[in-house]
Amino acid sequence: MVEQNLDRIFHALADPTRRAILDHLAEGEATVSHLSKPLPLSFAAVSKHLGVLESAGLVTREARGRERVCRLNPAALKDARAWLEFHERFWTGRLDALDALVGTGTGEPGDSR
Amino acid sequence: MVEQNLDRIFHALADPTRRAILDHLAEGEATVSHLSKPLPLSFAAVSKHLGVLESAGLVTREARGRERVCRLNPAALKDARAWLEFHERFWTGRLDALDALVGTGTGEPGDSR
DNA sequence: AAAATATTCTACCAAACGGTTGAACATCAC
DNA sequence: GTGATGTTCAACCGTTTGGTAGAATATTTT
Repeated sequence: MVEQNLDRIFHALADPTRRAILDHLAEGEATVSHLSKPLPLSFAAVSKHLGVLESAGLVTREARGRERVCRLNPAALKDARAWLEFHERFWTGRLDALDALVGTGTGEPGDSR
Repeated sequence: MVEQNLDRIFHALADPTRRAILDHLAEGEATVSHLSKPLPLSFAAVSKHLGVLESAGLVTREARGRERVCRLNPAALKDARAWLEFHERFWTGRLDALDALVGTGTGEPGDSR
């Protein structure tokens, strides 16, 4: 079921700190301590955020010695992007169709939207 | 500031009930009671969900008599879709670049960041 | 006016979230 | 082994979330 995936991905993306972590990670892999350095948060808090990102599939953590190396997983964005793209297109199409109906039908200028 | 917008939009999309409401709404405008009929929720709960969607800009509510007519606002998806699209592309590009570096450069698989 | 309908508002509750702190664990350096 | 470092875990705290139920408000119907 993709639904739960979407739940987790959208939830993970809904936090600015987590988006900042993702942006940081876009410049290359990084350890947890490296990621937490520029953030006004405790170490543990960043680790928690990474847990959320990881369970959404957006980030992978790999042990390397005593460090954990975090990397992006762009594929995980695909589901979310696909959902948005489809719905944006579908909604717009629907509204256009309604507009067309209204336009050719009543021709009332004070119509909605 | 687009950041808070993204917060609200992604948060609104992170709930399956709200996504179901959006899907329902994609087939045309509907009143709150109409939307809540197929859902296993109280009336007030649906109204709350609509509040979340509305404050994210995804839905507009307009009073018509004693009813409230809800409609989609596809434009609100644009920010979120743009964020996702850009990052997916950027991340993939970055990873490709790293792959290229590793491939043509040292060739050492276990090198540090 | 009175009753029914559509919606919101106001508590209220349990669960989840985002954060902190300190203990625990694993690994590296000496 | 001892100690420092990197990370997670567990417990706690205040706030938000998602839900309920019932009162309040506005509108339509009778």
